[in-house]
Amino acid sequence: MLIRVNSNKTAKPVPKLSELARQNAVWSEFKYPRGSEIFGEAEPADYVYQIRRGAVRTYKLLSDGRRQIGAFHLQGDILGVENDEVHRFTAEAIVETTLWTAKRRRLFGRLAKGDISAANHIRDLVTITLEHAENHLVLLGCQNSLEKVAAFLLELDRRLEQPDVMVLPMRRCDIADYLGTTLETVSRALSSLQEERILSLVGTNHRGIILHDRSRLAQRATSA
Amino acid sequence: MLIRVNSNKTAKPVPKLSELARQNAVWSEFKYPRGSEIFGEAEPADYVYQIRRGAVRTYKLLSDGRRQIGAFHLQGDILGVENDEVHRFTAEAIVETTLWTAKRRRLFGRLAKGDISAANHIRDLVTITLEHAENHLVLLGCQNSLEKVAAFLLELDRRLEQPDVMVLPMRRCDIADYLGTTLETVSRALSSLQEERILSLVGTNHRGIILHDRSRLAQRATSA
DNA sequence: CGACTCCTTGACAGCGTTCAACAGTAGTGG
DNA sequence: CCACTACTGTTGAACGCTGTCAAGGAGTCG
Repeated sequence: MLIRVNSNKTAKPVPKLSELARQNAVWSEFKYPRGSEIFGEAEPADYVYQIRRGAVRTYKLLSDGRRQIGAFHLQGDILGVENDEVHRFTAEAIVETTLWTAKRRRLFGRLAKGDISAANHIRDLVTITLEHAENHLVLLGCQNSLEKVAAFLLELDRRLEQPDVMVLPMRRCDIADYLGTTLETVSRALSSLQEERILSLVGTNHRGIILHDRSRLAQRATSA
Repeated sequence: MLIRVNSNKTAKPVPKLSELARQNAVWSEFKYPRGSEIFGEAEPADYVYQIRRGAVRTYKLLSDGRRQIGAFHLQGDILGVENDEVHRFTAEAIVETTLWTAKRRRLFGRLAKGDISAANHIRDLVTITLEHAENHLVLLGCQNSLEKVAAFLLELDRRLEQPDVMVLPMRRCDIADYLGTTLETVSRALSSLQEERILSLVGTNHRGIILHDRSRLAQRATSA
């Protein structure tokens, strides 16, 4: 039995625009095909981006191909707000993605002019990124594979806010590189959680996930 | 053969005071004994600290005792600069540590008054913390145990700037919780590197480390 | 001297990786 | 319409890295 899942057609309109987006009306829209690079690590950070539709992964690569995904960015998220002049991650569209872009200088120019509220707002954005990275450290350093997958699902459940079926935009491989494990281990953990009736995998490539018991899933996410 | 290592007596005077420290003359000095808590996770962030002497670990704890050390803070480092009202980590003195403290409100009050340079400086501090955390993610998610230990040694070598003997203030257990592994694995990796003549372990508890070949150590730190 | 802390080392088990085979789906072109 | 290919995910089996448990050594301190 397969339940057909439409990818994102029923998603709600782009959530609350951030302060940053509101303050600057001059955003241009661009469309990135699946797998295309939005910006590269160590490239000049000339633009700031907001996701209108789609999903983005940001990652660092080691010379031998190992990859650590630092974050997934979903509809409404801002990315590319670097304090430095260059990006510290590579950003790629996971699925076909529509972005709004704005000149970074236009934002940071306001700082030079002494716009304190813009400065505070950018600091807040950096802080949110930092908090996420700090929690990610605990995940990578302290959790076993089942806990990692459970925590990942809870994070995405919270962020996607789709009550019925959560549709993952990313592949197992992306999840694995986010969690510091392998795609096989992710697949096994998901099968195991399905075995326990905590969730159901549905749709093409099992990208759809129905959470039956969030509280039991939360138990799996810490101190298994 | 044992070489006696004096712990920190020959350390250079506290390095370049940060902008933050210079701007605010009203710092009070406090001494924390080994193992004592400086501030706790989720406690109000009322003070900002600079390390005059000693070393500090900042970490998060899981309910079952698992610990992830986010960073080690050495002489001259600033810590406790939170954007939020509370600390997101617990901070403990690794050895007897002397700190200078300043009221956080005194710093952040300047932001409220529109002090753009103070705002920028705090944003820079947060950004540095973020960069460290991002590199830490790669370490935890992509590296094997030998690479982790090698990378850790290189980081401390760079920060301690003691050309001859690097004296670790922390225990093997602390290193393990920083690297997401166990103290036994850390010990084995160090022994292995000593076996390869890349370094020598010296002094009480083998806290002293002489790096014989930094370039070979650097090779071990990536793509082993 | 004895208790304690910290580190090292060995033996062993287990979790997770690696390698491989297979299944389901989408896309393409004859 | 169907064959063929490409892509993604699942599952099994074997291996190996690392965690766990245990013992012992070295140094410190009262």
